Amino acid sequence: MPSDDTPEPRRWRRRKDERPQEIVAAALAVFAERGFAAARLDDVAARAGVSKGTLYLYFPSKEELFKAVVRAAILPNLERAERLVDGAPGATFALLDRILAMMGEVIATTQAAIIPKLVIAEAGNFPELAAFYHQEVVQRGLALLARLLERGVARGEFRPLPIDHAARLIVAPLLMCAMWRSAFDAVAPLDVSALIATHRDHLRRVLLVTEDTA
Amino acid sequence: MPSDDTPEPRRWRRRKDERPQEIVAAALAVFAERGFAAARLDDVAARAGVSKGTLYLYFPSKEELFKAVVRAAILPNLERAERLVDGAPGATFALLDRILAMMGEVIATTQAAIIPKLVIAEAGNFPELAAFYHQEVVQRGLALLARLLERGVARGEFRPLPIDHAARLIVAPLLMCAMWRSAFDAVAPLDVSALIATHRDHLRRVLLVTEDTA
DNA sequence: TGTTAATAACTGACCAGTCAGTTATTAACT
DNA sequence: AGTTAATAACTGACTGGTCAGTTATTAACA
Repeated sequence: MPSDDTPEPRRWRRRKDERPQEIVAAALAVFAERGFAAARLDDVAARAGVSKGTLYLYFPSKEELFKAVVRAAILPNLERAERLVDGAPGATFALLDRILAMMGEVIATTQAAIIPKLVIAEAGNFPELAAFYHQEVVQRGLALLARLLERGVARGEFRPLPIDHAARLIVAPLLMCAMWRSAFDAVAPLDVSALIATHRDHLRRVLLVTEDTA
Repeated sequence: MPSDDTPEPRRWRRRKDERPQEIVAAALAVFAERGFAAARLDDVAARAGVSKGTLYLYFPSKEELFKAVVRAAILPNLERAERLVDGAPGATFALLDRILAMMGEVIATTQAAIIPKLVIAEAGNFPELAAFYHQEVVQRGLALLARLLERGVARGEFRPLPIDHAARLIVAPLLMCAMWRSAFDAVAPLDVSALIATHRDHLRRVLLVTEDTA
């Protein structure tokens, strides 16, 4: 064996602050295809181009890494929806429509769609995570929809409604689409945006005071 | 210690054909609280009052046991719903109403509610199981609802509808309730039957040709 | 030279699945 | 009835592999 050549110069990472994002992205991918329990940190590390030990420089445990993944994948979308609703000009239903379309898009095209599945699947083993997700995502999302519905009712656009139930019933098909994509897309792909469009039509009938077409 | 009572001299099982059900019931309970991957067969065995080796006399693997659990928990309910629809006398919406109530009851009160969660969570690791569930439960359930909706449309009770989408939108809230119960019931219990009742009211608005109250 | 970032080899716990052996139940034959 | 032989039901210690988390070591750089 030759001793003089430089065997693998092994470039170290310069911008240390990129590492966490890279790791989180890799973890999302691995969790997405294996679930939490079956995901190997060795695989996460390999996909991030890093050794397993390095993971522990940034995240104290697999569970904390999981929480970071959830945060990174969900919160930006939620905040986007909140900005949409808060700077709200026109008709309330049009606003709801945009939110549905946005969520449908996220569910249909991004890996973030598997997050609810992961959280729900692991809720039993990690109650703390379930509580975190419930507070930071579910509550917040439902509150957003409730605000929107109340706005519609207050402006006389929507019928009086059981706000809390209605909010949940608006979310349900989105959740179902997310689940479907994680579980059955391989065996029977689902046209998410078409289904959401029908959902929108149904919601118009349910919510609006006057029912005119288009 | 009185000597006359039966001091539990370890009665062997006479009726060998009861064992599978006992094991399946125990497995359902353990899977329900740990998920598939984290469930220990030792725990399943202990809960069934049996040793781990015995499990393998009845089921060749953990995965097959899982499938048996799914079958046992889901199929009876599905068949019940099918009988309901097939011997169908009166108004179609009343029929739908009964099915919703039945499913709500099952979701609110039985352990079967965690089955969809388990299947969805493990779909990535056991594609064969996902395919099995899709075919034997999802397809069959959606077909049932589609039949019901077509009946309503044919009899002039329901508006013309995108049948397939409508069927899925009917199921979505039920699925959400099942998921919620598995994941968040400890932190924020959900009144399933009240939510389903609101869902029913919404469906009336969406489905019926004439919208009269009550 | 000392500090930081990263690694790779290692450890220890965990658990599905196995199998050699044990105990109950039944049959067969006095 | 009582004894024995055969079988069915069941057990639990063990194995082999897997993986989260740890640590001793090395490279880079100021």
